[in-house]
Amino acid sequence: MARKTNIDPDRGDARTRLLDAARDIVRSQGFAATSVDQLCKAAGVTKGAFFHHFANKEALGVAAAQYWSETTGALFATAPYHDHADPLDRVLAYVDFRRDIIAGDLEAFTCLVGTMTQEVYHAHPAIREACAASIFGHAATLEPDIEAAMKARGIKGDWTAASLAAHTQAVLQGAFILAKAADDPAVAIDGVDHLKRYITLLFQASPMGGQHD
Amino acid sequence: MARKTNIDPDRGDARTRLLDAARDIVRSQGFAATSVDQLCKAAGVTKGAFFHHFANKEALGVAAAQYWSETTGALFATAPYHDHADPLDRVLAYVDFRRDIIAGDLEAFTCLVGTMTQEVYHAHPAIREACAASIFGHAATLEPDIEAAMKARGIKGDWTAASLAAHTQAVLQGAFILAKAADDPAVAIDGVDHLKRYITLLFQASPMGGQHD
DNA sequence: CAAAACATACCAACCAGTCGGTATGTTAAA
DNA sequence: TTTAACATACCGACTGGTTGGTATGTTTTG
Repeated sequence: MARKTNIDPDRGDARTRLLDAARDIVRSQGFAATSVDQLCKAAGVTKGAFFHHFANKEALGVAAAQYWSETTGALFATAPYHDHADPLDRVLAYVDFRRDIIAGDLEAFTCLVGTMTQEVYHAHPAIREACAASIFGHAATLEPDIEAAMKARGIKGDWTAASLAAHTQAVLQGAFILAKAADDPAVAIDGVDHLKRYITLLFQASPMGGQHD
Repeated sequence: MARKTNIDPDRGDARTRLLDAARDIVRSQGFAATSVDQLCKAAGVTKGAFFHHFANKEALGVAAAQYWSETTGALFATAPYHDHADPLDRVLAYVDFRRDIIAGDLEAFTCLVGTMTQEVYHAHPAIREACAASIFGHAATLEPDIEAAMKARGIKGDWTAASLAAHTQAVLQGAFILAKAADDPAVAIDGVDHLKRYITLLFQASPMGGQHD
C-alpha cells in the first residue's frame, strides 16, 4: 500500500500528492479551471494513478475537502489559543490566531472549501456537502467556548452560540473575497479586526444587550 | 445600433442578452464552468455575435462585472433606505434592505462579482479589477452616511468609515458562501442580522468605544 | 502469486476562437 | 434623390487543441 511514483518518488504516495496539488492549485485557480492533467503533472503522477484513486474529478473534489478538514483540523486542534483560562479569551485568541495566519500570498491563507463551495454548490452537490461539513464542522469547535463565555457573563442576546460561531466563518470567508478583489491581504486583516471588535462589544454589552428590532 | 437577433427577437440586442445570460449562468455555475456556447444558446445568439461584441471570454467577464455594477447601482440608488433623516438610520435601513433581498433561489440574490472574483482573481486580473471596482464602488456609496453618523454621535473608534463600509460587503459575501454551503438562504439572513447588531453596538458604545488591543 | 498501485496509450466530446459571408443601416457625393 | 461606399450587427461552419474518462499493460508489495 501507499506505493511511491516512478515519476517523482520521495514525496509520498500518489493519492496524498494529488490532494496536496489540488489544495494548492484549486485555491488559486478554482475547481473548474483546474484540469486533471494539470493536477497529475503537479503531483508527478499519471492519469492512471489519478483514476485509480478517484472515480472521477468530482470525487477528487470531495476528497480534497475532507483532506482540508483533516489537515486544518489538526492545525487548529493543537493551536495555542486553547490555553486560556477564560472562555471569552479563548474565542478572542482564536480570532487573533486567524489574523496571524493572514500573510504572504493569497493562495497561501485563503480557504479551499470556501472557494470550492462558491463555485460548485449547484453543479456538484457532493462537493458542496463536503465543504459544508468542513466549514460548519470547524465552526462547531468554537461553540463550547462561546457558550461558556455567554454563561459566564450572563449574556442572553437574540443570537445563539452556533450562530455566532458560523458568523466568524462568514466574516473570514467574506474577508478573503475582498482581499482577493483588492489583491491585498491587509483587507482581510481589516475584516478580522472588525470581527474581534464585534465579539468584544457583544460580551461587553449588558446581559440582555445586543438586541435590536 | 442595437439590432435584434434573427434567432430570438423581441428580447433586445445580442450584447445585452449575452450579459443577462452571463449574470444568471455564471452566478450558478461559476465563470470557468460556463462555456461560450452555453451563453450563446441561453441568449439565443450565435458564436459570431458573441465574438463580434467581445474580444474573448475574458472580455465578457469584464463587461458582465461592469453591467452588474450599473444595474445593481441603479437598484440601490433608487432604494427607499435613503429616505431617513438620521444617517445611522440610513445605514441600518441599508442593512435591512439587503436582508429583504435575500429570498428564493441562491442564484437570485447572491453576488455575481463576488463569485467571479473568488474564482478568477489570479487567472484573469482584468476581471478581478472590474469586480473590485464594483464591490468597493458600492461600498463607497455607504461611506458618507457612516461618516455622518460617526460625526453626529462623536464616535472615534480605531476604525474608519471606509473600513466599516468594506466590512458590510465582506459580511454579505461571507454570508452568501455559508448559505451556498448549507444550501439555505436563512444562513445568509443570520449573517446580516449579526452585521446589523455590530453596527448598532458600534454606535451605542461610548464615543471612544469599540477599541481593543 | 494475487492484488493493489501505478504507467501508457488512446478516444469521443467539448472547448475557445476564427473566418467567410449576409443583412441592415448610415453617410455623403453626384 | 439616387446610389456608391462604408460601418455595424450578426450568422454558422470549421479548426486545433484540451477535456474528462477508459482500456490495458506493468510494477511493486504483502
